[in-house]
Parts: sequence; structure tokens; C-alpha cells
Amino acid sequence: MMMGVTQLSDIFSGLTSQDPAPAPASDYLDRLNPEQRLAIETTEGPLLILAGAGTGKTRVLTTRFAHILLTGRARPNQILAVTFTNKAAREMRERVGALLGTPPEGLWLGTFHAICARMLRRHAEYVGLRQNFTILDTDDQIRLLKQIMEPYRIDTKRWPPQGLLGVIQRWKDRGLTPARITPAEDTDYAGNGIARRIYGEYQDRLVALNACDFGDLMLHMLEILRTQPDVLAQYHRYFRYILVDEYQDTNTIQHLWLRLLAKRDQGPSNIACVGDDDQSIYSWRGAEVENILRFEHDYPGAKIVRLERNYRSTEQILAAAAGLIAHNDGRLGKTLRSGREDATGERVQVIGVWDSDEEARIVAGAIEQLRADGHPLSEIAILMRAGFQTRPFEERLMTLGLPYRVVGGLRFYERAEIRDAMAYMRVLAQPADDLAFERIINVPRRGVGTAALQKLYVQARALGVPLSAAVAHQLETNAIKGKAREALRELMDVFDHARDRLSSDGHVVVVERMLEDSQYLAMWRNDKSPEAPGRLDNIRELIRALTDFGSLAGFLEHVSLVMDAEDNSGNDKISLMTLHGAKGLEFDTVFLPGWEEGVFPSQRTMDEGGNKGLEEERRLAYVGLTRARKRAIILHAANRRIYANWQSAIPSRFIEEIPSEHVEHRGQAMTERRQLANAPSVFTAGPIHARAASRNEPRIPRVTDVLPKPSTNIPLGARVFHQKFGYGVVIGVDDDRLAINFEKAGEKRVMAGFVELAS
DNA sequence: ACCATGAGGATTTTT
DNA sequence: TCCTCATGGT
Repeated sequence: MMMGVTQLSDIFSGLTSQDPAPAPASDYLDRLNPEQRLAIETTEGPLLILAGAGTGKTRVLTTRFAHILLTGRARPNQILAVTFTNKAAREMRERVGALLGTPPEGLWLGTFHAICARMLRRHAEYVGLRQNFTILDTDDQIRLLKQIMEPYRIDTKRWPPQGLLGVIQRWKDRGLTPARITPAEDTDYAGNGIARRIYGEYQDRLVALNACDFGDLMLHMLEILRTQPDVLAQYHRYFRYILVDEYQDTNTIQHLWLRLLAKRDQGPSNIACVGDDDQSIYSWRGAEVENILRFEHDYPGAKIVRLERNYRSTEQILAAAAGLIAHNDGRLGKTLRSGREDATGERVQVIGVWDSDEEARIVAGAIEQLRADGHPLSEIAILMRAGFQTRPFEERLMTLGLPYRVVGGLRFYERAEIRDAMAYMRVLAQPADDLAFERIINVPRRGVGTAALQKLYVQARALGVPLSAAVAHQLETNAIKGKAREALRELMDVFDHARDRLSSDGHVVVVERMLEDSQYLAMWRNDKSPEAPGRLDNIRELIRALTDFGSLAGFLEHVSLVMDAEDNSGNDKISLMTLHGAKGLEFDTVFLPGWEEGVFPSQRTMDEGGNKGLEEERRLAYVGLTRARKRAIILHAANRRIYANWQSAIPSRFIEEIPSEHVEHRGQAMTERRQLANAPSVFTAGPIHARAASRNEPRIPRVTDVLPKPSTNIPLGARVFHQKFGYGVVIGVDDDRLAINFEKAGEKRVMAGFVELAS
């Protein structure tokens, strides 16, 4: 690789000097398989790259990018490359840079939203915004929406503002401006027609505030491209090649946006989309799998390349995952083959446990053992359906002193203190940012309550000025009295002074002083709660991050688009995260707890989404399994506490859907008798590296061998006893699942193995 | 203006 | 169960 780098960078510099010379044969294509090569070298015309899990998708994408540059087909700023996450964009930028030998400048490489933001800054006037518009966060959106909803007297118990924001967002995801909403579309919220009207007002308010929300970045740009032919033509001239990552997750508006940019009057659409319909797990956020299924229809003459050689997982894991996903209909169909020569590997282990505590104990115990065998903790992940499921695991890992990190919990920029500090900075940069000003006007307490704020709003509207100007005005006219008066005077002085010194002292110093002088930092210093010091640390970190940027505006733009903070704790830690959060990652060992009906697949998804919902859950399961390189361990508990009450649970149907020859059931027999003291270790049966384990060793008997054949033992109408629910009568039998009417607990469905016949 | 109490709700969330 | 909110009392 290193040798190639110098060579390639020379070619690259030749390229940038407007002198595209054909690149001499280079080694960057050498270690690719034929399909990957095809995906890279098919540069002209529409191309869909169906890339299964672990088939080298990122590599293909980055190499293709570099290939287009190195063969002189385009200059760096003539390629549009879109990703979904900042992380993916960052990685792509780095890897393209590594291939070229120089960090490329002026690339149109970023998330959909970041690229739209960049475009929109150029054309803001077409939608009534100024070039320096602000981008709102969710808190701001809700606050604004509440204000607008106020006069409508909507019962916010039944119709929370969040719900309306959801409706609006879904409209935006589909590219629908208020004018494009038909009455038939507007039936989901409160009275018919209400949502549409508020949406319109909301959009107007945003323009008045010189602001837009996240969805607007795309919505405005789509509208501009739709209505301004010369703008569209400009981008057609720009973008000779388009690359799209995670195409299965694009929503309607992104699809429309891409199509506008890709379809030109003359010449082919050089758009290459990489995706995997089996990993589409964001339909609830507006993603349309249909986009990938209809690619050939959208782009006639499209070529399709399938990447099916998996370089990540063992054959056992691949086969298990393939068997599972085969239960979905309407797939484009891929067969993952192992591209590795080593091991067939261990089977996927399935462990039945009594409850979530035992589940956590077993997982933590297995991890201890792995660690004792020298496995790095950073190669271990526990992936769950929902965020709150991390809790028992955190507790257990904490007790055992095993270091872990929860990925994607409360994110850095979502913390209250960070949002506050950001609001201060926004007011500093833009005094007219009412939503930011409103956030901090009474933080710390300055004696400005809802009543005072109301007055200020009335005044601001009447004078047609921003909130902060209304404050200044009321200070002069002595309309503000009492404690609030001095406090607000001070606050306004802090902002004025800070603004004066911005150019001379530099933004970092000024921001620091502002947070100090406004008493904001003092507020946390005086706070006696245990989390206060941590909050101060976070603010310190925020100020440190500020030093990476040349200007305050640049920093604010970055933060509003890139809501994730660099994770610099690259230590050896176990990763706990949701299945959604794990997409795109891989680990040697993956624990998959909570595989129970109702939990995973989630009851709610099935209720709301029916069979489509179930299929998406199944894809989520597929994503989970395919994160594992060497080992996947599925767990299911017989009893789970949902909020306050215990519920008996039956194993997820997904477990049965994995072909049995790739599964090994463990531990259930022990658990059933609640012999928790000597809970079985996951790895006791054999060595971990384990060809041996799956081939020669006598295996722990399958659950079906151990458990009594329930349907024969427990007939309909039998009186039975259950550890948790006590006595009951069997009212239904379905193989080894029983429906039981318990005297105390009511009707439940339980595994036959967990009840015994009462005399 | 601020605090205390109770009802109600509770996935997934790349941007 | 536990956290967030809206409401009413001081």
C-alpha cells in the first residue's frame, strides 16, 4: 500500500493541474475480486452495487472514487459522494485520501444533509433565507411548534407536539412542501386540515427567523432544483459522477433529489448506488426499500453487480444468517459465500435463561472467560433491540469491573449543558436567533418567567424585531422591573462586549469569557448535584472543540450537522449498543440478548407494521448476526420484566428460523431447574477456536433432547404449576408452547418446559 | 417565579 | 419501574 501511495499521488497532482493523463496500471486494483473490480471499473452509466454484509462495500466505494480520479475521468470536485452518517463520510474521506496520497480538497463528499446545507447556503435567497441561516435542533423545533399551536387550543394530551412534528417530518421526507399537501394526506393529526395549516405557519416562522430545520435542508434544495433550471444545470455541469452509500436507506426526498441530479438531458447518468436490501432497517424513519428494488426502473439500462463474497464471518454464521433472511419475501436475492479459507467455525449458540438477570450474568461470565483467554474486549459487543435493555448488562459489567462503553446513548451535543452553551454561542453569532435566546434568557435564573417572556414576545412582534432587541427596548423604557432588570441588563452587556471583542480577541477566548461573565459556568459550579462536575467537564470539552475551528460560525455549522462527537476513548472496552447502532460495524464476538417474541421481534413494530414490520425486524436480526466475525451467541429469557410487571416470554421465532444445523442450544436444561448458582458457562464444552468444538466434540444435548416432550406430558385442561405465576389451567397447546390461565397472573403463554403438572 | 406532586407513557433515531 | 410533563400551591 505504501509504495502505491507515492506513485498515485503524483498522478493525482497531475490531475488537479487540469491535465488528465491516463493513469499507468497501478496496484490499487490488484487485491480485489472480479465482482469488486467490475463494480469499480464500470464507471459509465447507472450502476447498482448489491453489497451483502461484509463483502467489502466501503473498499469498493472508496476505490471507485479514487479510480475515477486516477483515470482522469473527473476532477475531485466533479464527484458527488453521499453517505448517511458523518462517520461513513469521514471514513470515506480518509480512505480516498490514503489511496491518493494527499487529503483531497474541495470534495463534494458528505451526508445528504451536509451537502444540502452547503448547496443551500449558496441559493438560500430562492426560498427566502439569507446565506447565514441557522439550523435548528429538535428542542428548538418543539418549542417553535408549541408556540404556533398555542392559539389552536389543541388538546396536547391527546395530540402532543412531538406527534405533529413527526407528521411534518414525514411530509418533508416525502418532499412535500405545505402547498403540496392534499387534504387526503392530512388526516392523522387532531382535526382534519389542522396539521397542514400549522405546517404552513411553521415554515413561515422558520423563514422569518432565518432558520430551517433538518428536513428543510433537503426540502428547500429539492424545491430549488425543481424550480430553478439554471441551478440544476449548474450542478449537472458539476457532478459528472455520483456515488451513494447505503442506498437501501434513502427516503423519498433523497431519491427524488438524487434523480434530479443524476438525470441529465444528454449523456448517461453516472450514478452508482451501493446498498443491501437485506439491511434496510430504517423504514420507520421514512426509508423506502422500494428505492433499491426499483433502481433499474428509475435508471433504464442500469447494470447490477452483486458482491456476495463475505470476508468477515465464519461459514456457520453466514449460513445461519442466510437461512434466517431467506424467510423474507421480495428480496433482490443474494447468496453470501465465505471468501475466507479458514474455519467453518462454531455454530451460533442459543442459550435459554430464566430472566434478564441471569441473561446478564451469563453474558458477563462468558466475557470474563473470553478475556481470560486473551480476547480483547474491544472485539466484543452486546447488541440489543432497544436502548433501555443495556441496563442489566451495565450493572453486571460494573460489578465485575469489566470496562464497557454504551454507544449511542445520550449524545454529547444533546446534553442540556452543551445545548445551553451552544445557545449562548448562537446568540453571540446571531442576536436575532430567538429560539437560542429564549433558551438561555432564564438560564441561570434571572427572574424571567413565562409571564415576562410573553410580554417580550408581544413587544417583539409589535416592533417587528427579534427577542433580544425587545429586551433592550424594555430595559430602556423601564418596562422590566425588579430583580430581572439588573440581571438582564448584565446579560445584554455580556453579549455586547463579547461581540465587540470577537474580531480582536478570537472566538475561543470570547466564548469562554461570555460563559463566565453570564454566570452560566457559576451556575454549575454552585450546583451540588453529583453530575455537575461532569457537566463542567463537558463544557470544557466543548470549548476545546471550538479551538479546532477558525470561526464561531464554522463551529456552529459543524455542530448542527455533525451531532456526534469524536469517540476518542479507543480503549479496550466492551461495546453495548442497539442493533441499529451496530450497522456497519463488526466484532469477533457478538452477544444477542432478548430474542423473545414481543421483544424481538418487537410487538409494537408488528402491531403497526404487520408483516412488513416483521420483515424489517428480521432484517435487523440479520444485521445483528452478520456483525459477528467468529462467534454469535443468542439469548432468550423465559421471564422478562416489562416496566413494572413480569411477563412470561417465548423464544423469538427468529431462533427457529435459523437452520438447526447451524445452531447449538445450550444451558436451558440447567436454567429450567433454576440452578443458577452453577449457571453453565457458555464455553465450557470446548476450546474457543473452534473447528474442534463443532466437529468432533460430543455436543451438549439439544434442548429438544433434554426437555420432556411437552405436548405429550401436559394435556389440555391440565392443572400446572409455574415458578413465577403459580397454579393455572392449560387452555391451549401449540407444540411446546402453552397457553395457561393462571389463578393469580391471568392468561399467559409460556414454554412447556417451565411448568410442571400439579397433582 | 419556583417547587412539589401525580399522572401517564415507555422502540429503533445515521441527519 | 422510572422518567418527564403539566398543574397547582406557596
